[in-house]
Amino acid sequence: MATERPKERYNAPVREKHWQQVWEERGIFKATEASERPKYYVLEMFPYPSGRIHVGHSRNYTMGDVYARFKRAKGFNVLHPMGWDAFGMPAENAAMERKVHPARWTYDNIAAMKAQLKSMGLSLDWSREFATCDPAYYHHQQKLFLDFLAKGLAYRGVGKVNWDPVDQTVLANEQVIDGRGWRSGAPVESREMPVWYFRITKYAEDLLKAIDGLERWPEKVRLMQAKWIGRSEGLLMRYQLEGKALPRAKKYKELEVFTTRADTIFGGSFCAISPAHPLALELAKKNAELAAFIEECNRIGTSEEELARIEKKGFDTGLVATHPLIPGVRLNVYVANFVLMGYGTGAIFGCPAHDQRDFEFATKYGLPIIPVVIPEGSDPRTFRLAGEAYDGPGRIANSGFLDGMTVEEAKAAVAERLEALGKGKRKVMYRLRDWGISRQRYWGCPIPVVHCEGCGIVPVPESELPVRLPEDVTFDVPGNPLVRHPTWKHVKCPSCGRPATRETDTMDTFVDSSWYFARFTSPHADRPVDLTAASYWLPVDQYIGGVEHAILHLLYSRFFARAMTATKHLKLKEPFAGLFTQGMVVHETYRSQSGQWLLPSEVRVEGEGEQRRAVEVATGRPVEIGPVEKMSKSKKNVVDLDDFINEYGADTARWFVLSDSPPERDVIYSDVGVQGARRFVQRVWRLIEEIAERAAERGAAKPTRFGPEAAALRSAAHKALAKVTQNIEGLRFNVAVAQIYEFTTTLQSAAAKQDEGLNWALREGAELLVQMLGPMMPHLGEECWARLGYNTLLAEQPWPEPDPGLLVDDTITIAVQVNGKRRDELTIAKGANEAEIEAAALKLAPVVRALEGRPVKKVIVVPQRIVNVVV
RNA sequence: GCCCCAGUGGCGGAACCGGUAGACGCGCCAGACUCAAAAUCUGGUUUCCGCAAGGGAGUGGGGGUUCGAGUCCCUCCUGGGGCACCA
Repeated sequence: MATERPKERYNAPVREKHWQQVWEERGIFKATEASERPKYYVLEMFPYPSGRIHVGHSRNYTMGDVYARFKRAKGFNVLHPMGWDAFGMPAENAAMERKVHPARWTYDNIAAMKAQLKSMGLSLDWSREFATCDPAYYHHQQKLFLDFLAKGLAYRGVGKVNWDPVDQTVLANEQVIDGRGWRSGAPVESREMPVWYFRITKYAEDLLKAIDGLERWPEKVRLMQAKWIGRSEGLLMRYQLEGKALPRAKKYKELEVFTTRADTIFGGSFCAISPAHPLALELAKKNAELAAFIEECNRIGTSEEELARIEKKGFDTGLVATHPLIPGVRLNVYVANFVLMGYGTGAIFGCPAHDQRDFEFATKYGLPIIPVVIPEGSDPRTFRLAGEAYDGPGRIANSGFLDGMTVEEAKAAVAERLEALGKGKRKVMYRLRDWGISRQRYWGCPIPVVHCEGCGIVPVPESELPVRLPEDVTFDVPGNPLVRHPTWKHVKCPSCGRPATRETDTMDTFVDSSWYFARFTSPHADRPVDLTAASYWLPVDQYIGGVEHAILHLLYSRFFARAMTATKHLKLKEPFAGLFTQGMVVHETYRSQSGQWLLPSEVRVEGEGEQRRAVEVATGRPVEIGPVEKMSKSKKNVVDLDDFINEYGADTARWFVLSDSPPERDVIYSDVGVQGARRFVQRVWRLIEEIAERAAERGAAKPTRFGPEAAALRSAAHKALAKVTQNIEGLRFNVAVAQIYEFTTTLQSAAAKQDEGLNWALREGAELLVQMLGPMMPHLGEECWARLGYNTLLAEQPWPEPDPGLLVDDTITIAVQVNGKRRDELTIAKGANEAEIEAAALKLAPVVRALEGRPVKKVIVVPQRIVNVVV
């Protein structure tokens, strides 16, 4: 049955392959430093090769690609690379589950995903591709590690670490979420063990201060980082300790506490130390009761609910602390469950009147509660706390020499006095901890050191780098295969030559991603980065990725920029000048009766609203429709990119993920939305064909005069161009899409008129339309560009400039209000003065009607904007 | 608990610096083409009163500033995100 088609439909899947091949053959996306143009580095957070790309992933790359293509057309020398964040747990999990080597699994995935990315038509420089699991990459990472080690930026320390019992590895603080491992979700245990750290706290102040300069970062991310670094100014002060139980050692003679509220020092009524405080541990050796108390504290988990619920509890050590400023005042010293060892000194003085935790503690143990900060307007003699601590501003009272001061004045006065006495010191504290990078896993970058009984920790000589991962490993038992490998870890000490062992910890995969952006600038260099290339390309001008990396990856990369600068690999402060955090593609989830997640393609949805039902295609059984969530492999609510592209083409996918939702917000995947995008692709193609046929001659002489319709069309085209340009520049892709739609409709209605006089303007409009949508739908763009008679590539065309003369109209339409309510509009010459506008406005019939004969009090005329008649 | 962000038609969302709210898309309704369907095209679509002309209401609720508020201020509600015994 032959169906007559009115016109050849645009066959996207076929044509797209063609254009991808042309781009590749001509190598137009290769970037070099040898260019007269200003550089521009566009980067999307590189993917973990987990298997296949779904439509959810594609949004990030599409946005980056639109921007890269746009900037290229705008005359920049654009670097737009791609690579693979290839080390990590899933590869080992696959090895355990499927008996496939992590390297094999990883490289297979990379091959598949690379093909998928290519089918999206991304303008990537593939010559710079690398995978972080390649020795050619981690070789240089080991070199960086050694340089950091030499500089004291890396060190090995014994510390309490977060141990993930499921993944059998240490986690960084940043990777513990609500007391659970960020990957496994298992409750994290606290363990004491030697691990490797990067000294990120060295840059705490700088990392915080420099946030101010990150003007093209989302405010939200800057705030999150600042909070994470968590700076607080306070005072370290020392109390003398006394008591029968006091251990003999000199270090226990004094108790050092940290406070940010030195102004409340006279309100102190007890001291408390953490159950993990060295003094507490020492005392516990001779005090079984205390030991039991400490053990009880340790048993309490770290999950948020537990923390919120637990009661403030203390154990009186029998020791007393003498007040450094007030002779005769002696404070009992408790071990208290709410004092954290990880912050400050692990010891506090408690001021119940002005700290809620101390208040609860004092109430429970009957300790004095002495208000020393009195809110402005209250009388110190009669002021009573309202059943809770007061932490607001006020004047100091009951505090000797501090009386009458403000909180800030008192803080300064106490600090000064204690510093003069040598019993205190102003101190800035940070919440930020050093970054623990040791992972007890196989599939990561080996830490290039050797442990020697005689020499201690010995760096592997550079000439012996890279320290390669052994390939013959098994995953049949839990734990780190490197530890049980028969030969790999046994080496000679590089220093003394005697038998020694290799470090079997590997680096956190966040190390790999902390400098890949720099490696892209010189991916084949024989050192971590070529300083000339890096200095040319860095910083990344526009970085695009998910907001879930707001802290971890982005903070670590900022640290690396500093550490690599300190070790002379870079000259850079901030790695990412502009950051954009894009929203996800979300899709509803489906679950079969047996509780299995189902792919959208396995489900048929019928009906609408309340009647909406889903059934499993294969069995016809009903399916439960679950909440709309981020597309993820685990819940199977994904649409495979290959399937999508084979059906609709890459441009439809690209257009869809850019449409409707603002880029920073999530977009809901829907078949109807996709249909809309698909329809638009065809509509543009039909329109361009029609115009191309009609105004066949390209480069026909521009008429000296245009009729009113042609002039209006040209004005609309140039206005659309100006707006689309601005909105792409500002990453407001959804708005740019809307404006392209709008102009397409305008162009289409003009084309419908059989008016020869429009031909030149139609052709101009068609060309501009094609250029405007080129960054978003590059294949369709090329196809149309060719159809319009060009044998050049659209991807190599400069971005068109709107004609400024066509952006302003001779007449303008402004609203006319009466008492702020719109009554009519007025079209008037652009140059009309206020008096003319006022006069014209007052003559309008709806205005006269609304005035109801009342006298006009005032007329506000904002030229080119509005007229408001006030009665 | 604290700190951010958001709340606009049936839906996704637009609206520069306070100046015609609802661009654009989806959906829906009507029409054209068709034997019919699909595709495509045209028109309509915040809501209420009205045949219409026209008018009233309207950007989560309440209050305020202003000639004028989706936009600024106060307050409350709802949703999302971040942090959380940080001394």
